[in-house]
Amino acid sequence: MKRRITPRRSGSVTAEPRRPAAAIGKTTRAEQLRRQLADEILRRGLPPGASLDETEIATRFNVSRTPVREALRQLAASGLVESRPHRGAVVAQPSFERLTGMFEAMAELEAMCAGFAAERMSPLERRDLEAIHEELRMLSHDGNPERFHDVNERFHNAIYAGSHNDYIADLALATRVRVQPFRRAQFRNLGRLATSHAEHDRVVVAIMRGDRAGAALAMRRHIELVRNEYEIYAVSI
Amino acid sequence: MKRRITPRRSGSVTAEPRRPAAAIGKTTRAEQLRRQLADEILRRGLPPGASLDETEIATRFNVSRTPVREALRQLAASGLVESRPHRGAVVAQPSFERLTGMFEAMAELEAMCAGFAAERMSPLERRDLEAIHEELRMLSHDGNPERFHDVNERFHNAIYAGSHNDYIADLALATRVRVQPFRRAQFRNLGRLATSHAEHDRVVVAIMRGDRAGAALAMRRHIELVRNEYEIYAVSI
DNA sequence: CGACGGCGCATTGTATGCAATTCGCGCCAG
DNA sequence: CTGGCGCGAATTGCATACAATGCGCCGTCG
Repeated sequence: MKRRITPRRSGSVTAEPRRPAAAIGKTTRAEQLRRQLADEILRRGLPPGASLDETEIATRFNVSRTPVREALRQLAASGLVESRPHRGAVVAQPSFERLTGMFEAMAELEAMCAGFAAERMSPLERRDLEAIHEELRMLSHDGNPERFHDVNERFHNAIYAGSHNDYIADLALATRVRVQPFRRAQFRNLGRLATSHAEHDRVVVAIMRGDRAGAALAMRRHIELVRNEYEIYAVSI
Repeated sequence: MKRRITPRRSGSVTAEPRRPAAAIGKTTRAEQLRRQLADEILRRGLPPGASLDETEIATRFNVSRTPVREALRQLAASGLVESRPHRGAVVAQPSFERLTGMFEAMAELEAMCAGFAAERMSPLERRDLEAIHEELRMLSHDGNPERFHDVNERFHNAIYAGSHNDYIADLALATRVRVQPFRRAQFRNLGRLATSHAEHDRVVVAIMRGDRAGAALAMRRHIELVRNEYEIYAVSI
């Protein structure tokens, strides 16, 4: 298979000086590829099980196989991709049991963060959390699922940060990312938006009270409800 | 710097046919390197902060830079190594705050595993756990720190497995590995061995009773005591 | 005497060619 | 007709050459 269209190396007096826009990627090609591929996986442009041919990807992005390989290896290490020696890489497709385990882990990790946040959040952080929560309340009325989803992520991220434990926050975020391809778009209907907000409310109230156990419990229940939604989805595949 | 001593590629009628012993590594070179480097880091042959020069490592292991780079990237993804673009890689040297966070996370993750194990372990798994526990009891009397350390790892691994949640088990194990370079050899004195066994005993009793909260609590306390030992060590650096 | 800028060196990032392994496919034997 | 075996094509793994970036050193200027 031909490797590329424009020979970019020597000469190359094309309109494309060397890199299309030097400002686009301020890091290495491998890093850009990693982000791009991760993004496509999370947006389900690359569904679970899709094969990731090194040469094909290299051609598609107009780079050599080397940075593609690095990107794939890093994605494999982060769990979004599964790779077996000499047999190529595919978008990760965990078994049902493992996916269930990941949701359970997410529930526990988020509960852990919420519990720590209840004890450790600064007054400023608490105000910020309440602000995000209020924003979600309004969005749940307006019924803008797209924006709700974004602000919902900010809500959970604020709680991760409030745990004042970056390592646990990293674990929680990584787990959230890994299950992302398997969560269906949940915020289609206003009902789910309102329900989600009500669940959040219990979490926020507990955090504001400094009630560690209550915050953890409320968050665990919230995530477990999310998981239930997922199971319906999984069955309907 | 010269890349290698024997040009291995063409000709190479040396005593070393191609790979020293084909049976040694049944996987790729990058994977072998990853294991070898991880092992050296965990055994503190490569202490935190040590720089990992690609060319130097390639020369040392008599391979090209390509698999070295892959190994380093994977180690970076697993957290044992920190790497910045164009600036090389070093053995990870987390800040004191982050290390504290990692210990806290380990306590919570192990407690989580112990709690699930109390509810989910099969009768066979329980018997195996008790057997390991008994082995540790004898070793704590004999006072063989080396073997005690190995069996201690088997003890904790048995509890990870007993959680019946591979994902959480992976997180717990990964965290344990990442703090490994910062734990001092704790089992020098018999006192610590006996204390550790006593703490384990509470965990085992709770698990046998199916007491989830009790098992989690006992394990959390056990790990926190380990952490205290660490803090003394950290200060004494 | 100190600070700033340019230049050379060392090191990492990328491209490309070759080697090795895997898997499909056809062929032959039972 | 079926099952096993060997061969070839395709794909990944590794080596090497080249490019680009960051860093330190030195000289010059304020």
